[in-house]
Amino acid sequence: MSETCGHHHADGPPGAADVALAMQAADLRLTAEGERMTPARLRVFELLLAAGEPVKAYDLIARFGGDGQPAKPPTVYRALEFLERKGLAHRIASISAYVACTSGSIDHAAAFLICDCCGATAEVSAPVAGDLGRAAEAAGYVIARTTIEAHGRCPACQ
Amino acid sequence: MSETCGHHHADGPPGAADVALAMQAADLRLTAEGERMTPARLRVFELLLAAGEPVKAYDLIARFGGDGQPAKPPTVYRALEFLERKGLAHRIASISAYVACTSGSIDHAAAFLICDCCGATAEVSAPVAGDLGRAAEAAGYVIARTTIEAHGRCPACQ
DNA sequence: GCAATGGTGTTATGAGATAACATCACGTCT
DNA sequence: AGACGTGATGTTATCTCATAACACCATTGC
Repeated sequence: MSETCGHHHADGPPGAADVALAMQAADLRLTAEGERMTPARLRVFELLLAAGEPVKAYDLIARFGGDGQPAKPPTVYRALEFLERKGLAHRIASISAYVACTSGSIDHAAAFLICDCCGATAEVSAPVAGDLGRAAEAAGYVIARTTIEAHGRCPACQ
Repeated sequence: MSETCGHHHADGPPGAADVALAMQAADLRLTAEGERMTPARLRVFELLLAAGEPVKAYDLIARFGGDGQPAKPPTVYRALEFLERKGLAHRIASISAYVACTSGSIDHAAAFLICDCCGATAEVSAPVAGDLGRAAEAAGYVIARTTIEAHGRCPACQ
């Protein structure tokens, strides 16, 4: 996903310390909630965090076993489903990829700014309530979950 | 896609006259623009209009030949790409389906309200400019195209 | 005529995701 | 401890979605 262009990009993947910290925090939080942060789930979360950008499911599958041994698809898809359910990751439908959630808040609707040039993404707090909420209300829809994905160019790629 | 629930739904697919009218209008407009509204493109557009709801690509492929003869995938995908480029159809990424555009305006960012119960969708004018535009600006992104898909329950399914 | 461009037909394959079933780990009830 | 229910995993196979690559055809402009 990364570096399809030749530009310079400042924000690389986070360091190992950051990843370990986020993993530990998630582990503690979910365990406290009575959830089971199993090795497979933790591993997938780790891969997402380490990437620091959206990752394809089959890339996660390929990287899953550190030694080059891939996982079976259901292993990773199940972990992704769990992480998404718990607000630790998001699926970005328009590019069929997954990304670790960088917003601290649970129960938030996420919006993404996605660079079509280098694949960098920024997660922004969902600006849903405003216009879309009003449109939904006018149409009589009750909204449970919203996907907002804006494609364009990041600062470095313009 | 339709009728996964037992509810009553008022708005069925449009009548044949509506479909024919929309097809003719699109044909005239695109021809005037120097585009070629070929039989395959017109046929896919017709199928989308007649469905009146999002349709999976392989459903279009199956229905393409009226007699039950399916099309080859590229035939339909090419037509969809063209229709989308011309603003006559949209891809709904979160459910991997396609729908005829019901908004008259070209060059609009579309937003969808999608019923997870019966598959009905409403297209609403994109409320992008507000919060999301501001967030993008703050992050330094230049946005070219936005996907907004809100999932929930339509009035009939609540 | 004849090249250039864009559309179509066809074959094959790549990429994304899940169904179905067996097994295992853990908590809890008695 | 033993029996049970629940949720997680392992494994196989398959399904759905989408595109690459190449040959051929139609239209336009020189």
